[in-house]
Amino acid sequence: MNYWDAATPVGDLRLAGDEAGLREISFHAAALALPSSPCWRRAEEPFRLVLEQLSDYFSGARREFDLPLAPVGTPFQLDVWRMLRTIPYGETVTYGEIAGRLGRPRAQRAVGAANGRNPLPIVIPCHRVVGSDGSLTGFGGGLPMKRRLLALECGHLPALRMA
Amino acid sequence: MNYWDAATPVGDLRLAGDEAGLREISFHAAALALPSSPCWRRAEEPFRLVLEQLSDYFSGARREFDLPLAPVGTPFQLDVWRMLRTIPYGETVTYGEIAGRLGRPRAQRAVGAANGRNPLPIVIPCHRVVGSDGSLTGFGGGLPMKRRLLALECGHLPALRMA
DNA sequence: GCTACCGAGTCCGAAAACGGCGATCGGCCC
DNA sequence: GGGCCGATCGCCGTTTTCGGACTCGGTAGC
Repeated sequence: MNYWDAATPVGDLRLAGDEAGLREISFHAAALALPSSPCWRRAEEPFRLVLEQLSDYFSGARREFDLPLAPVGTPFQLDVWRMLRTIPYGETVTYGEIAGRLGRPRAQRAVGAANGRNPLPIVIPCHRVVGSDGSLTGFGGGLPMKRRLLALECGHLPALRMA
Repeated sequence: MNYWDAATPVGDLRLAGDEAGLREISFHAAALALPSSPCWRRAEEPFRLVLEQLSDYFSGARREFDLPLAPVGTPFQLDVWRMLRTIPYGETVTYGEIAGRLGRPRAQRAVGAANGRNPLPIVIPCHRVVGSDGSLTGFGGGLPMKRRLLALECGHLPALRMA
């Protein structure tokens, strides 16, 4: 498994992945313990494409990611995450609606839980999901971050630039 | 049989042995009754090498012990203890795995029992054995001591110094 | 010898707890 | 009455917790 910490407009992100694709994006990389396991290798090269697309995304030039992804999760979680990727840039959907589209109209809460386990925030746009009343109910990187990402996508924010 | 009580970062240890080698290491030496038998002789000299290597171990400078050992036990126990000595510094293994390596895959509990009878804690690293879920289930010197030894070996603890 | 018990264990299934929800209901205040 | 807010309850997949059953040397009595 390779990993790389990158400075971005939304703080230090830790990227992790292998040949199969991107496996994890974590906020506040600096605060994370360095992977001690010998099978983790620090390397930038494998993430060139990711870094490039993230940079474009933050600058407002990119609206969709085109990357090999390899998140691990339960079948249900994978379903949810796949569904999340179909939410268009700049739009929001409710937890209940995602549940409905999955054919489990009453599984809103389960969708929320799966959202909370999303290993690839930003790329899998879990930030585009809101409560039935439009409220921002939660986000792994913190609610302010969720607001920021949504503002960026609505154009209510000047383009962000990566270092 | 010679013995000697020594102050160490993990409390007073009582060492015991003879020409054949080290036979016993006990925690909380101060709380132990003094050997009354006339054939026990208090002496520091025979343990010079042991004390030196223990000191180095606690300071983090030594990762393996090279000493004549002479623990007494049943054949099975000797097998287990011998196996324990092959666990590398800083790593942990489950009881079940030790059992497997001994060719008795289902004797995990017996391994636990043998572990509990280890007469040479620290030198025979029974503290590197944990439950199948990674839990610290027991240790002659107390669980906090087990945690401490593991922390020392993981470098999560500043080096300890002997008086 | 033989048996009966005791552990620094482990797997497995059931039950309960836990969320990034959503709809409803009862107060409370204009 | 109308509108807002907190409390309550049903829902659902996941995770954690808890017991029971199974296992295997060592040890203490007989």
